[in-house]
Amino acid sequence: MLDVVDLATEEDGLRPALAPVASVSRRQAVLAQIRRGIVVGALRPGDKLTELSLAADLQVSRATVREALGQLAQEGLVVSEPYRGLRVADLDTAALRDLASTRAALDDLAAGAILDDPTGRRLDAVRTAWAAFEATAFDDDPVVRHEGHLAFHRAVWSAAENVVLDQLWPVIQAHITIALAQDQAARHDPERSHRLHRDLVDALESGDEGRVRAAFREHTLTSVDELIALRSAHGTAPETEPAPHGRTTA
Amino acid sequence: MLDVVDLATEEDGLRPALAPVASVSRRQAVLAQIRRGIVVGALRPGDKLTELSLAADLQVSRATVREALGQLAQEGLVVSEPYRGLRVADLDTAALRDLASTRAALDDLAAGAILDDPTGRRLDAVRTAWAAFEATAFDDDPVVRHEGHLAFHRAVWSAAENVVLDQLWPVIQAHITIALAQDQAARHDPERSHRLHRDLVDALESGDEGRVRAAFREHTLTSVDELIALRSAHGTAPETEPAPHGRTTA
DNA sequence: GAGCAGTGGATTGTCAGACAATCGCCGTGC
DNA sequence: GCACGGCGATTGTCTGACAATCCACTGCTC
Repeated sequence: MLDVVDLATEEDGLRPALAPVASVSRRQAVLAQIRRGIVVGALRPGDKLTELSLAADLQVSRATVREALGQLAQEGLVVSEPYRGLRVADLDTAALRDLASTRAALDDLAAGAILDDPTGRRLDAVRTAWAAFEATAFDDDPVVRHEGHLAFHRAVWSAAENVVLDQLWPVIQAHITIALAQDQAARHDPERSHRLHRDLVDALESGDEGRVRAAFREHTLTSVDELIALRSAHGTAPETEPAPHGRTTA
Repeated sequence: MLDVVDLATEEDGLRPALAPVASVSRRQAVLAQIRRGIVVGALRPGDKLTELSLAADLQVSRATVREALGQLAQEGLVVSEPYRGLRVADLDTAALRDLASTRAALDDLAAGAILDDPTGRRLDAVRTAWAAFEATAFDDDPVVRHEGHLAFHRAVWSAAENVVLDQLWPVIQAHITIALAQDQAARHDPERSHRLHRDLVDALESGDEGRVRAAFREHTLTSVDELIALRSAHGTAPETEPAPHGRTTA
């Protein structure tokens, strides 16, 4: 199911000055592996994940796997049906639209905060993020591109210096991951992705609030519209919510 | 530290027709106890939570406590400093403002979705939630009032029928809980709370989008402003972020 | 007296193995 | 044909143990 390679990969968004060394904890390595499996398509929406087999595949104890799965369930990357098992989450068309509108609202908030900053520090953070994005945008590894993409959007939220926004990010990230993974094979156009995101940065640089708002809104909404179109053409569109999104949470 | 009473309390937002029976899982009971401890002030921001002592107090195994704490950390109700321990989260003034602006953005989104519904089903859900709120608004137990309050706002988001919004709620709920718990003793004015929330429902009933937007925005922003004023007068305002909000997450 | 390595206690991180609880399924008997 | 009870699979929880890490303290050196 999952390859047991490099269980020590790092997925930190930062760029340490000297040594990335290794993953701090085993749990994070498990998280990275499962996420990677979803991104590369080894784990498809609806696939069942059992603690025991994952523990065997990844060579860690069941407790560790269990903690990782709990975290992923809370993010929404997997859904847990109590006593029945966990499955990789799926998003129907309505959920994709929900994701888009929610992202739009929060991107607006973040962009507004970035423009509101008189010191320019927040805009600087965006510039740094953009540089990082450019470094990965044309990488051969789709996982690297995906993580670079997510890191950019996360950095934009982080640049807003809104602690609540930071805390909401993992949930949004999980949903973006699922949405993109489904059609990951179909649409990998690095040039286009690069241009789309540069538009965002350019808009922020211009300082024109209307333009920024429009740019983010279009970025999010059009990409989701394309995803919906793609999958309905592709014929693999779940029309209704496949699982009622049962949460372990409460 | 925590009383070991009624470990089987239920915190479900619904009103089952016949039998609430008992908490489904031990973990949820632990979650409820810790949350309750924070709401009633037995656990104050900055208090250290150790797995071992919690396990002893609550008479469950360390593994169960650990899972609950992990979930609370992801919600942001407690912050985890790796290998050092967990503490009840604290919010400085800036974080309170962040919470307000983020809530405002998402409340806007939810309200818009509710108004957009031609069938009236979503508005009906709000009416139901309002009825439930009224049933708890004047309860003697501050925990019941708190949970009723949260349940109402959650129900408004839920009424929007946006699955992403639903998934974001736990994080927001945790932050609201911390914000309110700090001054829970100072401001319990059920009449006022009842009036403030009825204004929201009335605005939604009117169907006037501008009015709804204004009502929600004012509801959130003014209550946070009051909290900030209260605590700065109270003299217990953490001016800067006390802990850098370290996440276990990734 | 100040700086610094060494040491130990406290706490989390991870492991292994076990048992109970719950679910879906399937065969049995009527 | 269908209620019913057992059965396998999987999660939920427990126990006890050990490793890893951080912090504070100690004692040594200069």
